[in-house]
Amino acid sequence: MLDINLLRTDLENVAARLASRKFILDVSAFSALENERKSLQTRTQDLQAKRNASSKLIGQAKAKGEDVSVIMSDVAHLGDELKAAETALATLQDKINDMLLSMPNLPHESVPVGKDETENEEVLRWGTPRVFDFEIKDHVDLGGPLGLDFETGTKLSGARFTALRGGIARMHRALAQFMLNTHTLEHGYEEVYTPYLVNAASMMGTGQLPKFEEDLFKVIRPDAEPLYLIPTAEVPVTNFVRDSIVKLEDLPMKFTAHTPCFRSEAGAYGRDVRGLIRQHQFEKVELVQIVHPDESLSTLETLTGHAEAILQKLELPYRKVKLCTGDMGFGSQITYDLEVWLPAQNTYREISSCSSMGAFQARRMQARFKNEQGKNELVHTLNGSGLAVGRTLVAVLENYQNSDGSITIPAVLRPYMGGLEVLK
RNA sequence: GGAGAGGUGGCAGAGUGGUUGAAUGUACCUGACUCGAAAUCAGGCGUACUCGCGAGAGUAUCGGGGGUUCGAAUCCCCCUCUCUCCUCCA
Repeated sequence: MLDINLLRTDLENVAARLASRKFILDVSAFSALENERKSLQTRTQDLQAKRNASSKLIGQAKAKGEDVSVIMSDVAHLGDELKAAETALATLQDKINDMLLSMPNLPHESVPVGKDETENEEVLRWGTPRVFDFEIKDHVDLGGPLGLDFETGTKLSGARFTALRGGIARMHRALAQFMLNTHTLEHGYEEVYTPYLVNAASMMGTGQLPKFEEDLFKVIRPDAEPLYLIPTAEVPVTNFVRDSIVKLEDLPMKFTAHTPCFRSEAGAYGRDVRGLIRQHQFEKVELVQIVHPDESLSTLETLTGHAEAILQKLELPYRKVKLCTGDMGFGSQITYDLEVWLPAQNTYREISSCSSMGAFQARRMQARFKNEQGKNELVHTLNGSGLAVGRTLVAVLENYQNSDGSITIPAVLRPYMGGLEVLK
């Protein structure tokens, strides 16, 4: 969430910057609440001060064995007034807090202003899309004979669920292992294993709640607080540092995790209904870094590079896109999307999204570090997919297909598949 | 699942209703002493927020929430986490 002090001191400017990402901040409503809060808080604190002083006097008088009935009656009427003021103040502060929690992050000044994905900025293209001398198939047609089983997935769970069998299941696993090994062994990330069900506080910390509950799968329990299935490992991994103060020398913290991700995809009806592109459940290898505020911009470049390395090793053509203000995610300050070439769609499709969240999540999580002056300061958080495993599988199938419907296994993947060279 | 014990400042650890934001130790910072250091002595040392140009003043905070009271770290209720024992289990 945003720094409330920034809103207090520079409200108009904040509103203007939020407008660039299609969030309309009700400036007058916010100022009205703030003004009300100010006077109410002052009054409440005055009453509390009065009560504390009187209570102290009572204590002193009692110690000396004096009569306290006069002071007692003096302070008695204060009680109701104080209670009312405290309740009103708490309600008001909740209101302001709710408003704050539903505001997206401010885009960094380097982010291009734009309304939607058509105004994103292409940063680079890597690799050359392969030219096929036969009629190509998409991953659904290619995958079917190899064990990509949509019917069974649907039978077990419903639309947007998929089962994998045989060689393709193995390749799916190989991809995840390859990614994880690359990030831990070559890029210096610590591998973490996390719960896949998290509480509301964690979802609040990374920004999925309170605003996007409909995108989540929620597990209701009769005698306990509900839990939520993680939509990305970003949630549990980033929350490692929630409510904690880490040491300066422990920064940066670099975590990678391979987890399933669960998304209800509310509001995506009719989009990408065919194939593996948009599922309720998919696997992803995630990169998360907790860094010193001075390092977040440069870290975004290196972290994105770590995700790119996977595509490069797999020799999959891709492009890197800097999202414009109108297309960025809720908590992001700057986002690069990596889009892989899908020959059957004749286009680049998102396979990774790497973002710097600045202090946005850290403030929600109260994740801090002791800075050089020994003061507690909010950390900065970053995350990126490195990569979405299902979509990588799609890309491999389509880009490595042969005329007979078999798939040449990318060289870097073969050690993970017992040396196998072709999937058929 | 059952029984018990316990969560206090960076750490350790007092404190069971009244000048307690919290003894003491330790760590840390500043100063004195010293050529310098150690030791010693003196002072300081959490966080968030409010008001104020400022000096400063005030409020909240002893796992979290609620309650009793003029007053709660201390009493009551709920939750949560940790530890020990039993049970169960992969």
